[in-house]
Amino acid sequence: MIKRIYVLDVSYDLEEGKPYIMIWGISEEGERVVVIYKDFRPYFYLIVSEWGDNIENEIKNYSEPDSPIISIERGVRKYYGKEVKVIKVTTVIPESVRRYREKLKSIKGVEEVVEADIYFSMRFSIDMNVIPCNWIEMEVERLDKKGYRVDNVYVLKKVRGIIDKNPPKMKVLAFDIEVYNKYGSPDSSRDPIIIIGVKNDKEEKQFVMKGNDREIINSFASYIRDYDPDIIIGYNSNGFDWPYLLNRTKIHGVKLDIGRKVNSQPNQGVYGHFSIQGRLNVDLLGFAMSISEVKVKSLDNVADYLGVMPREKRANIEWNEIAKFWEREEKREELLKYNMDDVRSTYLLGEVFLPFGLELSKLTGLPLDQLSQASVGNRVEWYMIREAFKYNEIVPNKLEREGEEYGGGYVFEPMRGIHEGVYVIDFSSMYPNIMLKYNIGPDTLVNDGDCHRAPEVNHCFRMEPKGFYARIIERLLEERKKVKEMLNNVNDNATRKILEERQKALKVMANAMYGYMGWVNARWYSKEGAEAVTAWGRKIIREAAEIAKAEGFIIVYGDTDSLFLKGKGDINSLIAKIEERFELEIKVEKIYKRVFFTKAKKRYAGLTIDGKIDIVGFEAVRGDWAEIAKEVQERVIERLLVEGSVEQAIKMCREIIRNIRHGKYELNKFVIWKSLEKEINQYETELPHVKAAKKAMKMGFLIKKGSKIGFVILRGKGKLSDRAEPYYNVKSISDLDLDYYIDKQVVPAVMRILEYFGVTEKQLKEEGRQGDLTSFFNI
DNA sequence: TCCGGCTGTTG
DNA sequence: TCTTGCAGCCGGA
Repeated sequence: MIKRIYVLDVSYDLEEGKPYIMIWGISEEGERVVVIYKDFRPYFYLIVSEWGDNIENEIKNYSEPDSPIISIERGVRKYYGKEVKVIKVTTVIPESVRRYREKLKSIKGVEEVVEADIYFSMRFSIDMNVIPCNWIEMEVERLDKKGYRVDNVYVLKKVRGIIDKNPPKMKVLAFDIEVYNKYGSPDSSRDPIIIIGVKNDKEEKQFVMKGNDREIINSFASYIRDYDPDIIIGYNSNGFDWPYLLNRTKIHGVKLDIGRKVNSQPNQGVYGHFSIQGRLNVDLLGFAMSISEVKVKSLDNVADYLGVMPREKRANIEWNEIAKFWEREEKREELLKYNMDDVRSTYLLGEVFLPFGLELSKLTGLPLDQLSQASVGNRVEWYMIREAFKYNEIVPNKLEREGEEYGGGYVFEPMRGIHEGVYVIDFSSMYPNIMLKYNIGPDTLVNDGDCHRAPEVNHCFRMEPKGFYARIIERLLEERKKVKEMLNNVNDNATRKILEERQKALKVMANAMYGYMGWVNARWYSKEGAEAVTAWGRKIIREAAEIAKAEGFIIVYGDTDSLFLKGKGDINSLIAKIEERFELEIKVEKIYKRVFFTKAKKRYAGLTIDGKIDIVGFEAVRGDWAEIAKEVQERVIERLLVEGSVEQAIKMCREIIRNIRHGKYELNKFVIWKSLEKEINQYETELPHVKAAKKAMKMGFLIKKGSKIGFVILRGKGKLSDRAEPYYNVKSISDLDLDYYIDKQVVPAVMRILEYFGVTEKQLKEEGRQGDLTSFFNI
């Protein structure tokens, strides 16, 4: 029979020493199904200088009885665009491929072993065009359901192709666990799980520990089996909840049997994600990581930022107080609400992130559970691997390379002071368009001849035919254009939302191509390519600036692909000239009513004609300054841009400094957040956040590379770093070094702006009278 | 006082 | 574990 299946995930298992593929999905009729395919086998290629019986015989000699080599075929494929002779070697057990790679590489005449590191289920998905988050029409036959928790089990006879259709309604389950942590960081071999909260489209529910946690873990597992979610979402669940749950089940000698395959446990995969057979286990933290506006990516911060759970509406408990709330009868209610608020936040964040995730999964071909955890580089790479298959291009191996530095974008010297009426114009997707226009890539790099020659660095790229990157980028840009056209003609809201997320995914992918090319670990790495892209970028932006000057504009500032212009010229005619000159699209990004620059590059603040205030680069938008300093700087900027009043700004600063001295602000306004970019013992100097981290570790907190350290500076003598203390150790602001906060945080942040108006530090700090100020400004 | 380490930011 | 350019703080010499 013919079935249309929306594919959730593709996995495999072994049966009697042979692999079989499981395609997990939802049918058009809404059944949850698994489609089995037993005839796919792992393979890889040898690139050879010449075909020959001797090589083939030698390959046969290496055949292992447990996983024999079952076929050897000659073929021709492309390697960096050039045709090469290959031998395709097929075996039985996916894990044996790695061993064969090592052995066969030594055969004389074999230049390289390639595509031996493509995961088996991905290999199937690519070769058979069974791509996750797509509807696939297939011919199937029904099988016995034994061993699977699904409505139907089928065996795959034939894949007929992809059907363009909106995703089905999926069952989503959000969960969050709380654990006992009286002794600092929780230890899963000691501290039990005290609460497990869940939420789906029907209900909210909590499992609360009585006695030990064995019972609630079992209840949670059975709840999952009963509700039968397609997608399970958590927040940092791959980093915390799943490993914790699994360790607890191990201790109790029970299984976390929650997959759609009977007797399967969550299993840790390549990117550290936990895969659950037949379901997509998605950790939303992976999507939250791309929100650069939120510095500390905690669930409450992200949920507050995205408006799904405002901070003032939720129960707020510091994580080191959980045990206290648990132990006190009268406080436990509050802890339960805290847990449920986390679960609700997770569920609602799912509504924000999942539609985008589904589109990105559909584009890259990575199942959503892997995608949520995979880095940008890996997402790009899987997309490229898929494209390579279509073009018969061999996927290059991953190589250990030394990173080589190269030059980046051009930054103009800013014109100091306040400017009125400034246009910001910028090239749309400059780097991908340069890559496309000049056909840049490792496969198009040539020594000379008829070619595009990059300025400064002089690398040459052949004109024709189009290289791998150019073809990919062209496809991404064209596809996005198509989606945008569709958006103009579609009224249905559900479809519009899907198309909106799709064009976002296409844009994200196109914009990541240049960074990927310059990434040393990329399979399609090209230092020359990346270097040429930025060199062309520099030339283009500088020439565009010259054109602007000739048209009567003054260059106030510019960075990489943007120019800040003021003057009497005609902006539309300028844009037309630049577009004609470079054949690249340029647009007015925004218009500033007022914009302010210091002498520093990459730092400015502006008031747009829509009344919006932009702050770029300054302390106010950095995560490693105390909130109090950021707040004052932001307000000073606002006063200056909106009211144009330096006096008002100074008055406000004085008042705030006075209030700090009088202890009128909450402790959290003084916390400084910095992350540990290295393991703690790798540091050469004892920086404040490193010292604070060490103190926290001594208290039993789990701190490692990547942790965000929140600390305050205490009053007292000695080095700053000796007085840096984890914020949760400090109870009162009377313990803080308020002079540090005034002299080293608030005043410098404010002076960064005000010194350009002749204000001195002394004037800010002295409790002066209004009269002094006025006279000062009259000078 | 200067330099290098360090972090977070920029397009 | 997608890129480079840049500002500015801190510790240590």
